[in-house]
Amino acid sequence: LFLARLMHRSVLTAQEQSAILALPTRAHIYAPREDIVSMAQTTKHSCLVGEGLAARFAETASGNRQSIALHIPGDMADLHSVVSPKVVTPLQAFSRCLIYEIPHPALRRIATEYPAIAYSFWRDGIIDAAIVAQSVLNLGQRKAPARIAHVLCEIATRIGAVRPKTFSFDFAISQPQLGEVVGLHAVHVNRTLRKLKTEGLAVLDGKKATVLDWPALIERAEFDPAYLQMEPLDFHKPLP
Amino acid sequence: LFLARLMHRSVLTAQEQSAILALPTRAHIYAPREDIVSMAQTTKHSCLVGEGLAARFAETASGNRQSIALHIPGDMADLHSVVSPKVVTPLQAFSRCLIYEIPHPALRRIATEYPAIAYSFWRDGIIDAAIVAQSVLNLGQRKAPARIAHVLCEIATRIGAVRPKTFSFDFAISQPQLGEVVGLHAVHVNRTLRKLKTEGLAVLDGKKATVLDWPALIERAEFDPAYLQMEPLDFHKPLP
DNA sequence: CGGACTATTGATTTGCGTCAAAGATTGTGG
DNA sequence: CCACAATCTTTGACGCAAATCAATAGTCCG
Repeated sequence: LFLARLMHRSVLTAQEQSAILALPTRAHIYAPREDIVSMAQTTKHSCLVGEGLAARFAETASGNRQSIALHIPGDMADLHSVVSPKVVTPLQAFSRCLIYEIPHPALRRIATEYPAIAYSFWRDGIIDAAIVAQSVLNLGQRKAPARIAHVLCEIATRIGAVRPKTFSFDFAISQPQLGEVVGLHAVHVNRTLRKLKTEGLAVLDGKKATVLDWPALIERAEFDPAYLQMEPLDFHKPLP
Repeated sequence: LFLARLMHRSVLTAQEQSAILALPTRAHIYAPREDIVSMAQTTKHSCLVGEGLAARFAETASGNRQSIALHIPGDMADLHSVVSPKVVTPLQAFSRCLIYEIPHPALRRIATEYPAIAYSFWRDGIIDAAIVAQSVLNLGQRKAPARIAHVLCEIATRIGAVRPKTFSFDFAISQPQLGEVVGLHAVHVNRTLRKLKTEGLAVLDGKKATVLDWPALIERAEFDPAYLQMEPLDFHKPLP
């Protein structure tokens, strides 16, 4: 699973691939709303999402929560903890989650041994950061309907569920949780979802999302998938 | 300059330090509002900010701009381009900027040769990403006064200008530009700055910021510098 | 079956956007 | 070195998007 994600983003040789497949893992199940990684601790492993929906969080002193990043199956939610083990954004399960823990020493070992793996880890973090950067744009400049539409477009694209016009995909998120993602209150999320439905764009039922008109939805969201950087980069070729 | 920034975040040996100091650089001056790195191109070098204030940007299809990250002298504004050369967020000069360009092949060479340098580059990008993550929280959950106060606190801390109560630091930013940073319109930025001034917290004159009451300002901003991760990490020690 | 969380809807308030217009600054070219 | 253009700062009036308060069903889980 992790290998597939990495190879979406970087080119790896057979030897490097088997080094990754040989990584030790420990499976864990988390209930909805349960913390996977808590604040203020120092981690010794990274978390690969196997099933479910997880999110990285931040909160203000007054207790308002904000989701920083959503993580779908295949995401290495905190690969960054290898080089930044002090937790500054906790990780929580949105729905029931299957998590594979991979110890830092093993990750450090293969990154030191194979430079291309080190680069692929680095690149993975950079692309995740580019996704977070887009949500700065989303929160800073878009109004509620476009904001929610953009999240739907991004998840649909990352999951690989996109079809020409109509399709569904797993998106187990409640309206209050979606509010934490888009920086809106639950009540307003509800009204905005109604609007998207009556406009014939998309529907969300708490378990899955249904896109009714993909071209219209991406237009409403002003969605351009370039920032997801879907083409793998090859670190074996020397640069000019 | 770059070395100092890296060593704020990671521990490097004398040999690694001299490898970084030996990197070739090319200096360049950019005028305010000039693009340093433009959209849709593929870069062959990274940009170290020598003097001035630079910002990474994103914009919506309708042309609204949003600053993703502010870069102060000493920042390697796009070290990430080494592993992600396709530009998805252009870099622009806010004030007159002195930029040192460092070619990617040279950076790749020392990262491949010295694993600790590769880790320090990776960590640098992760910490920059943590700063962006905080601005997601800032935009999503805070109102105008706290939002602007938080930006002031962050820059003061990153520059290292903090004093017990009152102090000034270079912050050459106009009100419309600050609006792009905090996701507010210039008119509202103006009113909010007035409010911060009458509350005796801080003043901004377009060239520099003056903090009038640091403890009160960090309280207003709910600022906690933990996410800046000011303690260097040592990648030479093996993990247990 | 009970408790907690979620979805939905209405009424009201408020923060921020928007429009407009007058000075103040800054930079540039003649 | 001055004059003009462009940008920035500041202020007022008004409108809208979203927060907030409140209350009722509905739904899931144990």
